[in-house]
Amino acid sequence: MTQDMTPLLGYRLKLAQHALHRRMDEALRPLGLSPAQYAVLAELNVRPDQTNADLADRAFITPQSMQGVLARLETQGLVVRRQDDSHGRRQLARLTDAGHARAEAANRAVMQVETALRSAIAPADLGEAMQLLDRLHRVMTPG
Amino acid sequence: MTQDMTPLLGYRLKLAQHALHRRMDEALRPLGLSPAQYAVLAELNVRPDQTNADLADRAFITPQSMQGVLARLETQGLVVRRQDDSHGRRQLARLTDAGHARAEAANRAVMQVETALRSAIAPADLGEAMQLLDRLHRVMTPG
DNA sequence: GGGGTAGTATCAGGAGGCTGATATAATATA
DNA sequence: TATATTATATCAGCCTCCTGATACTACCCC
Repeated sequence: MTQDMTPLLGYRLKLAQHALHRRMDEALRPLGLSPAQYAVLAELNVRPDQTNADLADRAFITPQSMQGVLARLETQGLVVRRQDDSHGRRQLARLTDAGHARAEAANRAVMQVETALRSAIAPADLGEAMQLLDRLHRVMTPG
Repeated sequence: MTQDMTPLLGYRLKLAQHALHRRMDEALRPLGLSPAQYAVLAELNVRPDQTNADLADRAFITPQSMQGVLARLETQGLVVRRQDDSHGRRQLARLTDAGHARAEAANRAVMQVETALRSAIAPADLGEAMQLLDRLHRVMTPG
């Protein structure tokens, strides 16, 4: 006989993140962005001129996955990629003006979700909660 | 100008769950199961004879998504669906013998991941951590 | 200089999530 | 009874992620 999974810590972590993802989806849909697309826009907004491989590393996904995300953002005119002069194969991605504007709007929407999320935690406990999540992340990360 | 996202609570939650998902993937791959497939097997192991809609509700995904997962499990011979006699449209899913065995093996693999995850938390703080995740889940869930 | 190694981009195929739309069975209601 | 609503399954199409494979570039070292 097998137990119910509700007492599992991993199950709760999954549930909480799943609900957050849904909220992010809803917040970003009016802007025509997926959570993955938003992550790339926000990253390029802070650090322009990154390669596909750079972005994949920062987002913790494979270059192949990032390829698809970046290609769609390029099609939508939010991102441009140009050859790196000092490097034949590299292509540096950066935001267009439209991409910059979209990123700013998305950031505002996402901050509202963040605020809602934090409402579950007493301000004095916020640092502790972040440390807990960091520890969970670290203990699940190899190397 | 936009801030870096590292101070965001939501970002940390995403990272921790992402790392857990990778670990689950690795733990289940030798058994030929995805996390989604495992979830269905574990659920049917505890509560047999559920409809596609039942399973979708419990997994917090759409019936359309569950449809694909269930179809693949059926193809692999781990699950069977039969008509509900007292109901023309319903189909009740349950594990085959092979499915039951696979579910038990997967449970053992997943428990090892759960143990590793808990190693990030002092035993006395486990309850508190679970309550935190529950609160995060609740505050992100509409209704 | 030439050759191996590493980094980068990209194609192909599959899994799992979503929305939208459709078909049918069961149930509620006018 | 007849109609409307609800529940269920399923088809189609899209996005994001994965693995595996391929091709080309840059760099290091002999």
